[in-house]
Amino acid sequence: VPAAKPRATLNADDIVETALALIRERGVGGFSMRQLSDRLGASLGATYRHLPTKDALLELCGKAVFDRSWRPLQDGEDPMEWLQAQVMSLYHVLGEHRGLASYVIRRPRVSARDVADPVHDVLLSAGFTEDEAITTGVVLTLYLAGALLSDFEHSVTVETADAGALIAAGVKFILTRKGPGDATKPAAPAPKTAAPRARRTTRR
Amino acid sequence: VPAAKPRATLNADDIVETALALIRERGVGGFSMRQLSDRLGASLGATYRHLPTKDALLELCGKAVFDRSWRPLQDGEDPMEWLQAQVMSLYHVLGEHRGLASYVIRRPRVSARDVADPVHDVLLSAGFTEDEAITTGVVLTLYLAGALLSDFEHSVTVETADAGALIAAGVKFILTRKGPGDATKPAAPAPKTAAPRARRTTRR
DNA sequence: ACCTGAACACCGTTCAAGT
DNA sequence: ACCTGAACACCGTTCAAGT
Repeated sequence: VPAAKPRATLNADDIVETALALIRERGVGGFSMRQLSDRLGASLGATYRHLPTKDALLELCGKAVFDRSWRPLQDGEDPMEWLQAQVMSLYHVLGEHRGLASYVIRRPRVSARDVADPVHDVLLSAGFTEDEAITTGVVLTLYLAGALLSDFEHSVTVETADAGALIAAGVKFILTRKGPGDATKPAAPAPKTAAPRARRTTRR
Repeated sequence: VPAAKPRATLNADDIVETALALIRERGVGGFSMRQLSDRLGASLGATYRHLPTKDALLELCGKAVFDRSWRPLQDGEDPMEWLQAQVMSLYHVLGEHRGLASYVIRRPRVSARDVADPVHDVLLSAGFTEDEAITTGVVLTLYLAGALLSDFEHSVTVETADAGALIAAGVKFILTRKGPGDATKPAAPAPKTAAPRARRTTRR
């Protein structure tokens, strides 16, 4: 085991954390590398020694926020309730970091597969057919992306109402394709645990 | 009638049109006021005499693209088919102007009411309850926003498949809350023409 | 009346020069 | 080995000075 570095003056994790604080205050739109360096008490060049570009830094920030929000399905947990909770958690935590959503969505650091695969499995385990699960996944993903990227939370139209409640209602709408007493198609017997991950995770 | 100006050297409409051409080529991300002025054969200062800010120009561009896409419901036209066609038209035309969607969505120049009111009326005329129409409208709007703002069209995940077909399937999914032979709730008799606009258009 | 072109205050990024 | 601080090539925006 190599000896742990004693008191690193500046490291990527600290930079990400300080960047997230600034983003919480002013959003990504009002975030600059100079301002960040000032806050870190370092020069611009020193900051750049730890990160290749601003874009890469914002991806790291997005990844950190995502990891803080994402919680895997636990044994015995209701899959659909888990899914709803995940979506709402992402909505809230990314809403607190305005402008950061675009650095999470469709960025390689948070692979679409990391999210899409578990979601797909959960939908299958809830009795959706393969096609239904695909369409529902696309709709759910783009719906959440739209809520985050259009800054729905701060929309003039919604200001008076509770934006979070409206979003949650939409999620429920998307996930409830049929009434609870649906009998037109016998649902696959839903196991207590999620179905095994049948689909390949092609990209890390 | 005031005499028409003979050959105005530079006007806002021409600027918008040239800007749209540049956006089609490089997207909003690679669009600058200097580049635009070069293309117009004018100086930077001359361009700014016709427009207050770059942001205002991009809103005008968004409005122009929206107006080119949006077609009101015609008498005798199937409302749900009209709605699907409108969504897909917006998806395609805004997809050709990468990055412009954020200057249409939630910008005062294209009022949410201009879109949300007709959509709401159409859903009511198709037999949706008030609550169903509201939720469906929100989901549809944010779904489209997500598709446009996340640049779904150029997503790595979707590259191989037909993105447009996937989007269309999602729209259908959202608009088809129940199977065609639904009988759990007697739908309001759908008139051939759209319902009269019962809701106030508060903002122009 | 309209336009030019330089200037201002910012960016992200790089890199010789210092310690 | 690490950092500084100036520089480079861009931005959006403004405005005296020209015609």
